[in-house]
Amino acid sequence: MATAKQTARPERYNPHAIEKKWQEIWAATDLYRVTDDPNRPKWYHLTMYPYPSGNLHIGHWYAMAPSDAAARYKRMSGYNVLFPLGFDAFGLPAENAAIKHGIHPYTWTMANIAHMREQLRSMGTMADWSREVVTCLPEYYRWNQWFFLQFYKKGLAYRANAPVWWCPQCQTVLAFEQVVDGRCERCGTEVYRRELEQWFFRITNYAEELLDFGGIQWPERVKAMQRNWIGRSEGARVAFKTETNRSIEVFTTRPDTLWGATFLVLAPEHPLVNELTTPEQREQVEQYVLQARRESEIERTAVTREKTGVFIGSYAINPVNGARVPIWIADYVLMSYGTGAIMAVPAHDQRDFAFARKYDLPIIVVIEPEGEELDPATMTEAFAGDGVMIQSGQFNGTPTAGGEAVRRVIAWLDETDRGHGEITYRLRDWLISRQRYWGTPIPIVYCEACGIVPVPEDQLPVVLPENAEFTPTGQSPLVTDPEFVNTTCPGCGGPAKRETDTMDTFVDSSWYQYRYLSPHFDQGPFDLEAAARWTPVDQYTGGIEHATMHLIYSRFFTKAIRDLGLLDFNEPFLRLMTQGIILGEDMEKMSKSRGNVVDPDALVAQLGADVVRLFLMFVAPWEMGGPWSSRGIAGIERFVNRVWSLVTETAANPVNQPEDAGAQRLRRLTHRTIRAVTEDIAEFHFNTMLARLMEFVN
RNA sequence: GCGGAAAUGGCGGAACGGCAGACGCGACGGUCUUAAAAACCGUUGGGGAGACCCGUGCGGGUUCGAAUCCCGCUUUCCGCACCA
Repeated sequence: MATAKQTARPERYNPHAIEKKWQEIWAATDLYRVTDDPNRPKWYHLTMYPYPSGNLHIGHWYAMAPSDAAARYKRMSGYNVLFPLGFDAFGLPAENAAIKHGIHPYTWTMANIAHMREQLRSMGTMADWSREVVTCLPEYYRWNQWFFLQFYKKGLAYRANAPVWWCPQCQTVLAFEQVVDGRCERCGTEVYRRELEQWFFRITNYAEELLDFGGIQWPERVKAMQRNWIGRSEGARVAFKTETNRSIEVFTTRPDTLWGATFLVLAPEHPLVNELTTPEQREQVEQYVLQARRESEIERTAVTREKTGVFIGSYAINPVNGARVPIWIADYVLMSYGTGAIMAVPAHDQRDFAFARKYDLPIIVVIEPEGEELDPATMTEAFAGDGVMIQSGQFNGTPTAGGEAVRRVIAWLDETDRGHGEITYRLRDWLISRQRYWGTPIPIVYCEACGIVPVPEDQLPVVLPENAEFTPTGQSPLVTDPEFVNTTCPGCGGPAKRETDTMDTFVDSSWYQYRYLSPHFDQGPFDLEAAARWTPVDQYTGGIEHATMHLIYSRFFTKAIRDLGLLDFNEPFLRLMTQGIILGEDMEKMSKSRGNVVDPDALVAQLGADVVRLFLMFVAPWEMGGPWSSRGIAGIERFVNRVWSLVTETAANPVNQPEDAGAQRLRRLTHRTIRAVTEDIAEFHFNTMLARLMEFVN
């Protein structure tokens, strides 16, 4: 604080007066209103919009303040920069708050948004609030419904009875991506499979295209995670006929080992299991199936677990050599991958080898390594390396290196109609149905006469009714509102019932970047002209935790919207930067229970937003994240004070001297600093950028 | 197991083929003060009185020169995983 003695000197840095003054001026002059300007190049910097939980935490600041700084830099170097903010306003926490406190989700959400908007203002962002998007408003979610209808028309949205992941705590189904280690991504409860009729988006249609990252600059690790997630496997589909003339399809990546297939293994849930089980094996098989069903997915998929299985009594014929092979079931074969059945080649696959040894099944070597002879009787592990095909009819002698054998065998399978080349993906279709209240109603009507009827576009939005029972019952809360449920069929006018499931909130965030361009546009999801001017997004910033959900769904949506003819590019986000996580001072993840949470509001009240922002840029390499340091922020405070006194004192006592050697050195350093800072900020190396500036001030 | 990232002072981290440790924190010494805090100035990888010597997870290699490039390990973090 300034004392009486110091009044002759320039005033000390007072962040509160300065920030208040300028934030008021920015608001009054509408400084950050973005308009089209053909004279300047455009730059669309999008930062992931927050969920309105009620409070901005330090992680929000860490994500947004440096993003804001990067966007500002672009603006100050001549670009017409769009940096919008909004709120991801649908979702489970609002429903939980409603149940807990008796507040309507809408009231709770909108109050949180009002508070967080003010917190974001206190951060001093250059956000253009006139473009704010709030996804729980009908003017927004109407277009989720519109997209759903377009996808439905194109066969990209479909309803299917499928085994789905069910969270007993949240009383809802989850998307494949939302199950982490067999547990609900949100509440951590163990989930299980259940058969339900649900809505899906056919994201697998785009699996191949989603593997192509051409033309976008994304971090290697995000691309790797997505590749991994999509999980492409090249191989062949081959049909094994049973002795009762049923066909069991298997997928294999090693068709060149077909001659070594000595048994088949089906998933316990495989539809043919019941029919193919012989009377003498029935009791054992049924017991095993029951046991597998009781076990959680975690137990079933544990790597260390010993393989178990049961012979079901039937045999199939190996289509390449006519060999009679027994059919088994085992819980390590998953119904959800491939065809739910495998051919087992114990000589050349370690899992099959272990299984064969345990149950004393035959092992036939069909790939011989160079200069070595494998003896099935004495082998201790499967041979998975390259070699030459043997005991494989006309393919004997074919080398396996470079995929040669695989290609030739696939060609032959195709010719002789025994099978065909196939590519399998780990990626599943996106399950979008949720048995929840606080989401976008799915615009479908069920009519006894006409069946599934999409709501006509001119009847959108299907508005979420205000009165519904939120308490989870396992059914959608919307079921409890007869006024909503009972309707008339748009086709025949007869009585009909509305779909009561709502959409996954990831639908909202899959296209919000387009809505910012014309947030109140009512002729379509977005103004095509505005989209043509601003999109795709030049720079996207956000958390790495969205690598396999939001960032895949968004890419899918953009490709699907392109195929509707609304966009003419393939990728929504050209350049992606992901920030790390700010940990507590104890190097642990911040959590209330650990008591290591840093409250940004308190810091801003004490030090001002600029000091907090600068420190978050300095504390760690932005992409890495790191531990918070309550001591370290004092260094930034000193730095800002030094800059302030340097500038104000120089202004108070200007010196006009001819350029001496010192001034020349300073000039040189100034230019070196400008150059270094320019390079650093372009790469989001904010910590070294600040180090440069400190050096310069020193 | 597969894929990705990483390992550098007391701490967070710079440098990414050319003086290792920028910048910040902390620590120590000093100026100011009756005193303290703040602020400011200086010192701060280890060893040695010193010229010097040793130092970037471990082991090799390439190079006039390696924290940086190559090969082989170890450990940590992240994602995926009985994926057929």
